[in-house]
Amino acid sequence: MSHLKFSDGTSQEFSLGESYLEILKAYDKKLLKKSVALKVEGVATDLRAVPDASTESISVEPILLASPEGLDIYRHSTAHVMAEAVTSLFDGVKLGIGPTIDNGFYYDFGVEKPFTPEDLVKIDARMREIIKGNHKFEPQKMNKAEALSFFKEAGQEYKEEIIADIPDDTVGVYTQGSFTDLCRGPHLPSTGYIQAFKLTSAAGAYWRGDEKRPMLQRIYATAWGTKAELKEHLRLMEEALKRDHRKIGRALDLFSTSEEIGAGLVLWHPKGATVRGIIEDFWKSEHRKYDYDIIYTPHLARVDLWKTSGHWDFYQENLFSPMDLDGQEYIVRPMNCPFHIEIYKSHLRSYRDLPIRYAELGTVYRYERSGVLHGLLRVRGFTQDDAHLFTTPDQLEGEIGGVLDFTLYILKSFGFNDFDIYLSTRPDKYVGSLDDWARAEGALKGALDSSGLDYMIDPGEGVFYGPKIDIKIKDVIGRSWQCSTIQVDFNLPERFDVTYRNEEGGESRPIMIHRALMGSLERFFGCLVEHYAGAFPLWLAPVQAVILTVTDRNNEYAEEVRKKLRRAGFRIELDIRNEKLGFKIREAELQKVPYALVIGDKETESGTVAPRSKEAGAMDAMALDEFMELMEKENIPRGGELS
RNA sequence: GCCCAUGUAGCUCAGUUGGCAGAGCACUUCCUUGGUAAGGAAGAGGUCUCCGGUUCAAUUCCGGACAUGGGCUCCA
Repeated sequence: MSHLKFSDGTSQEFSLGESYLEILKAYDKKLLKKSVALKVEGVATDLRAVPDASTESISVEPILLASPEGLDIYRHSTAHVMAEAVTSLFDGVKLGIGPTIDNGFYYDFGVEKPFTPEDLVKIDARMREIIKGNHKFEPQKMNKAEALSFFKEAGQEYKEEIIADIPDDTVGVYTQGSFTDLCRGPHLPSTGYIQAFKLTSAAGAYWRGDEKRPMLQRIYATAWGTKAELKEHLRLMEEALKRDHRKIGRALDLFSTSEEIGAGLVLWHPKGATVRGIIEDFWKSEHRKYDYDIIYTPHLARVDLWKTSGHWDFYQENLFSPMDLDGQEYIVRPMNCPFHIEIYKSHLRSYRDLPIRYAELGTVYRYERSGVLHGLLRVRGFTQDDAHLFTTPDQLEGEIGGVLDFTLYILKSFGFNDFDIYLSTRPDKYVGSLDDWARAEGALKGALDSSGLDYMIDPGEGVFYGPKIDIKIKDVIGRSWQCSTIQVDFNLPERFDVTYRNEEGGESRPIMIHRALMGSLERFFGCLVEHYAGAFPLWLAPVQAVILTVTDRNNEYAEEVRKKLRRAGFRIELDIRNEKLGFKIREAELQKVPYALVIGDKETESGTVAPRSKEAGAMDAMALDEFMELMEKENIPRGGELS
């Protein structure tokens, strides 16, 4: 007799031909109910599979729906149901791929016509029928030749292509009802396991992500173990929608774009500009504290600069077209680096001068393809919080470490405390020697290792001139935003013949570090808006307090209060409109102003203010000085000093 | 750039099976002087994104452009 051994030490006997499903039913029905598949000797396996009865003891561990892996299997099975529904509703459907993604899954289909919203409704209904039918997912192995001819006969050319790329001799195939799909599995035992799903959208997607290949129609969907979880997920999606910086940007009058001006070019309205100004001031003062030199350089330069730098060759399609000036071609700049290099080169530099750190809020222009523009997150003109560090080889790793610390300090000041850090290594298309690449990657890795931070390696994702560290910030609702980047560059110093005089009196080549902490001010601002849902902390709020009068008898005193607060440097508005207090409060609340100061007869007589905090609601009346002290205390970045 | 959808008042959105267009909010004026999330009344406001075509007639149908949105691709 053979038996299954569970991780808690218990075991269950079974006889020849019994499937795991049947064995588990005898072992623990409740456990079976929560399981979607199981791990057999560490390998994810279908519950429908039959264990090898010639082995005496098999160690197994159920994969619970509640686990990430279990949910993944569950969603993947739902994708198969979707594929079946689509195949049964439309003629000549060619199946692409149907993977799971964060919070859901998609499936790509080659169909005659794109799906309409009505199609999605039909597909949804058919899926529910299939689930109701509780069809078994039957796993099966095919040898490759067999599989190839099977899918060829079915007219599934994309599947053929996938099979041809699989290195193994056999491939997995799953059948539910009359629908068969290529899949490594595992899957749910049957379609009836699926409790809650929703088709979310349809969009075109290139086969294998290659724009030269056919465009397939992708349906996005999500699936959850219970209806309650699905509902909660949809609620979160709506929450994210409410935080949309484009929506909030309009509602709070922060910025706009205009068709008259051109796509991807941002107009910063007074309130948005106020926040941006505060960010810039903070950025400048911190850079001075941490030994950067702040510089300014032109927005326009001769195109030769970009030919020398290599950007002309690598990014020509993303540069704005040259303009002819006095027989010379100029372009608006896509990068700031050559300018910083020219400043470096304006003197003969000694090793004693290094490291040199030049920082600039440098506005750049890049021609982004029309389909990629998105609010403030992807625009055609934006300001990088750029810096270039020129170091000796000995200083490189230490400087990278310093930049890393500085980056995290700045990000934390803005209320971001969760990060994902990636080290991106050499891409296929690159310049420079393999030796330099190895040194650069080594320096980045060394700095990361000694920082003690967790990071992941992103192979092949580096820039053409060097490897980089990317830091993605996580906002309050867990979304990731790519902002900071630190890049090592041996290439530009070479191309621009940048040198310094070394200790022996000879010439050496410095190494450059490019870095941006916030990335672009536009993107970072968009990200801040969504992070705070428009309710900026006091130090960033465009209006820190709004004074609300109860009747026009209070106007004079209110004006006095406003003046005092303004003179103390606070950003204050005064609302003396002929409206009721409730109306004014509602407005202050919707505008997300941190404090409303109510001033009625009582306050006017006693010379006080009655604050109302956006977070905590109405407070007791207090002397103006007391309120100013309270504001003063709260009016600081949240980061804390760097050592 | 590619696929799909959308474009009506400052904003959010109705509407017209082709016959000179509507609501709420905001705005202006008047009444109301009201103590912690919308007081009342009146008024003004639109070349229905733009350019062509079909038609007696186009905001509506057709074509194109532009913009926006969801994706794909891309992001130095």
